[in-house]
Amino acid sequence: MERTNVPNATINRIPLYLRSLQEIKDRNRQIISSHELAELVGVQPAQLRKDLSYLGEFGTRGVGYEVEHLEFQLARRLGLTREWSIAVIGAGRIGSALLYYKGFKERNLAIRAILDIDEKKIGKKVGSLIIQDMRDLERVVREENIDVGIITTPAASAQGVADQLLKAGVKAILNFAPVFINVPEGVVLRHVDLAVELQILTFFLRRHSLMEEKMDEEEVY
Amino acid sequence: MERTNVPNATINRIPLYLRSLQEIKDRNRQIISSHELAELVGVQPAQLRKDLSYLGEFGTRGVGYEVEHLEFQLARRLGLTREWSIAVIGAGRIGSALLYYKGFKERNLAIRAILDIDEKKIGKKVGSLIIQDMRDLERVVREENIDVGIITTPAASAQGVADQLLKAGVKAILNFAPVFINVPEGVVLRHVDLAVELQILTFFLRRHSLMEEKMDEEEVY
DNA sequence: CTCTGTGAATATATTCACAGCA
DNA sequence: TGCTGTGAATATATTCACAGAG
Repeated sequence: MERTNVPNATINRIPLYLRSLQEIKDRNRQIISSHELAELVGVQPAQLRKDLSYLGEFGTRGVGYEVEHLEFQLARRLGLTREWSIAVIGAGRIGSALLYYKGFKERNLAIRAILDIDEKKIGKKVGSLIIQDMRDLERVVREENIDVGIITTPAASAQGVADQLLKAGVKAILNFAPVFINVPEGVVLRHVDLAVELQILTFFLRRHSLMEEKMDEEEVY
Repeated sequence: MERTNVPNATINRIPLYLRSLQEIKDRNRQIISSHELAELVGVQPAQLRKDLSYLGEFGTRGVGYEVEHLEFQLARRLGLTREWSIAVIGAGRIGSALLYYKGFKERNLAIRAILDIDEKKIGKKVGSLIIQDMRDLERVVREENIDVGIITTPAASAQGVADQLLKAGVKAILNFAPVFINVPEGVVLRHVDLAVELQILTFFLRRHSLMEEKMDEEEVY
């Protein structure tokens, strides 16, 4: 029943389903149909049902899905029924903002440490954490049982930081630095680049304004 | 030559190609092969060549791509040869962090305004901008010619803010609030959820640790 | 010869449409 | 009857493999 070949596209959507389910649960809703949940997430109902079918059978035909049950199942599949310890590398504005981000704690994602190389930052407090010296990374990873490293350094330092994280025993990396980093086979790695998202937006904006110009021209004839 | 049917997957990667090209240009590199650029971006060479082929013919057979020329062409296709004006809605930690983010200015993405509804924040300075009252949104959008709105409010406010942005004349929205928002046909919309990325990571982490447990069991027999 | 550009082949992902169960 | 679960059909995306330009 725990299938192994879950498509990538499905994995990317499970957190979205979970997010909506949590919201629905907070409104004391008991049962929800694929149609309604899909609407909240912004996908097609068939898409949602197929995605869920890769994980198991959670619904009741003719009825729908029990909100709390489905929520638990998805959380379990995402590994959120245990807590994960996270270290943020880079105590800049984005790194600091992540410390305060509520969406993490709610999902058993606990930021346990923040580190930097800048002497001026080391020792200062961010939220409830003290910024630690990057030279102490191995000790921090060991003591805090760090599972995941989040890199929020400048691009030039990112690959080096990733190497240090892996050497210290971290098994997964979320990279916010605007550069591609290489890791050995088996390490879990994802990239987030805030400027990239905006550029995809401007691609479509440009296309729109070109189309409008085109239409204006045609009106002349 | 300016083809219209660029696949979505390709559009998502163009900013990554551009990012690497800018880095390469800064190192005074003149020519680069598809193989080398692909390596920097983390894709297959054939993927890169096919992606570029949807936009035009930029290389020289037997030689490679002229870095500066390709960079300009990709920037143009992403609409980055003109400046875009951006307003950030929500002067929380993430909204503020975005104001200081260098990756935007470098790419002609200019944050021109930041707004909030919180009386305590309005009037305060963030970087070089003064936090404005959300009630003045229409005026701000008009005066600053805002093209893009970035939503960094709590989930509960996001849909309302999106509606106000569109009413004020904004044509594209980047939503950081952890909720799906609905917009009419033709509006450009993208979602970024920081917690979602971490959850995809923990999905794979869990899978890894399950596999290791499995292997341990097998060793017993 | 080298490296791009691209049809053709393959692999993934989405949507349809309906069988099957409550 | 109503809604899930899922094969089959369709649409997208990636990779292969080679023709073609310098």
